[in-house]
Amino acid sequence: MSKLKDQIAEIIIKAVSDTGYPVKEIFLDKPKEDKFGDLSSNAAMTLAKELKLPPRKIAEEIISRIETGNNLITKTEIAGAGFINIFVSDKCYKDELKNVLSEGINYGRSSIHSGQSANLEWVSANPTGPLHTGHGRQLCLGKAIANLLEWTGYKVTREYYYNDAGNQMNNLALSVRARYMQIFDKDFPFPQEGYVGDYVKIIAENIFAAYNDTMKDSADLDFFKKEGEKYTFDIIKKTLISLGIHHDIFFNESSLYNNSEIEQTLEAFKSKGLSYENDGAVWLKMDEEKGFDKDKVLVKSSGEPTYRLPDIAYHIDKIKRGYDLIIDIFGSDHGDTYKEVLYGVNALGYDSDKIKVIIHQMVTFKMGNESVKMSKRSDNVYYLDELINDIGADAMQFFYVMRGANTHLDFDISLAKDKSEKNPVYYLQYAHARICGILRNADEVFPSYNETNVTELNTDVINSPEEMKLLKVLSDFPDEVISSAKTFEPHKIITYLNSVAENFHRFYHNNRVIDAENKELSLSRIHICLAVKQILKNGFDIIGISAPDRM
RNA sequence: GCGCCCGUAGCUCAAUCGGAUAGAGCAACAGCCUUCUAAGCUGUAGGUUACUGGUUCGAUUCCAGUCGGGCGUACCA
Repeated sequence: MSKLKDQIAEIIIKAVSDTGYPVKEIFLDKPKEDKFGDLSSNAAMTLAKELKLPPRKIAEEIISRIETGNNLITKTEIAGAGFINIFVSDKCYKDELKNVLSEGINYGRSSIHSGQSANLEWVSANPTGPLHTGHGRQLCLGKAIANLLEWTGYKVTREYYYNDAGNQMNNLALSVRARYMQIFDKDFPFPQEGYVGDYVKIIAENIFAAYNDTMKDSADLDFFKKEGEKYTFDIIKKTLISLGIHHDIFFNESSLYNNSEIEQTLEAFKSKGLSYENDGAVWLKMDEEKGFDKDKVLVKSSGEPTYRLPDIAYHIDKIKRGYDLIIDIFGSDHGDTYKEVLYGVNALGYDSDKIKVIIHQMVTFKMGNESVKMSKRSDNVYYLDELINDIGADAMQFFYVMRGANTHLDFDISLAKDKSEKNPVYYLQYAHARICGILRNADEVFPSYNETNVTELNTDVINSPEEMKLLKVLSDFPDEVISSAKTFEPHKIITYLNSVAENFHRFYHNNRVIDAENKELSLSRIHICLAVKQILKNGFDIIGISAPDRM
């Protein structure tokens, strides 16, 4: 429908220029209320300020130069403080219905970024344990955002960054070894900061099964690390697969050491005078004017880099790969640190404008009114696999994505689990299932309905208010995808799909679809159903949930 | 203390670039199944958009301050 919008914007621009007033960009809004028409412009109001003329007078001069009564615009009106309201002819929407049907699975895709490439890096959990519900929001957001990018034409590379060498992995190695040793000696000490999850015991038992006691008292931490990594990564990947998440690249931090990019990055800081040594550590000079209160360590006095240095090198690596857009998704606990990384990237002369960091706020879980507490120390962890098992992948995906990322999310597990009308997932899926039911019925009554040539479909019989309203909502889909993709906010798709479902259910209640006595009307309504089904399906694909045929 | 984010109906949240009477779902109340799925529909009620100022034709949106919450503030990631 954006074509229509562009057309009308042009008509207004022409009308404004005919008045002799200065022409500016014209913004067209969709008014919230139907009585204000289909599109609305505040052009007269913005001009009023500059020209010091009453906005309604300007609006009048503009609309007197807009032709109405044609196939495009039926009526124009001035309302309120000086809004120009435009009423679009039903024919436009009926034509758009045919577009939905003929474009099918591609309806809503746009080419605004075609020829461009994007890299989305997310999940990026180190292989120290299974994914848990704390990772969930990022997982589901990233999945939907990657889809959104593809729908606007980007070629998307999905990337997972991990580090199998650092502190965390040593900790895992020590934990695995301790559990292994405890098989022989119950009192063998477990590391203070060790990973207490049961999976560590399973890893130890697997080692015992394969190697018996041959690794007993072994000082080979690397062995335990590798065993731990292998097992953990396997279950992480299994979880990702069960959610339909696929990564094209698993980027190991250690490769940045092997190809000496970390060394080069460090050298670059030194040679530019951006770093200095103190207390045996290498410090990055931070700019107070950019809001940093103190300098940060790049290399610890132990000689090990902090996470900062490889992260900077990694982002430079991604920039060098030539992506047009680079996206990171982090939880709000990384809200400050990514700024340091971007600062470092910039300081070395790389353009960080292409890097877009999406920060999502934390999630709190509750069961009805009771909050669910989680702590890693006590292994009171709610693993993602458990959550999927409890509520299903669809409900999980939906709940994690249904709210804006930048607001705290209250995840009500008992609501997500609820198989009733209370559960918001079902409102959408039910609409889809309901349509499938109607179509099964149509197969019986009008078995040849799907042989209809869409372009020749008789849309003259479509005229009930529910039908027209539904067609209008359907035609918004392409714009919704674009605006959702622009701000990387998949929850907007859910908000939109809700209005599709709402208007479909209303249509269903007031308009009998299958009427054996009236084939022409039935056919047109069946095709409305097909279009709704298509848009629901396309929307579900973006947010990453399934489209059930029956419920 | 300082930095980032948030504060909207009883609850969970929407609200386009600063636009018109701030919208949904749940919960509450009142209706609708001999007709394609009642996981649905219709109606009622529910608001000083945390508070105080400012900017302007117009502020939930922008600015300043206050209060409240989350996350940071490591030679952890």
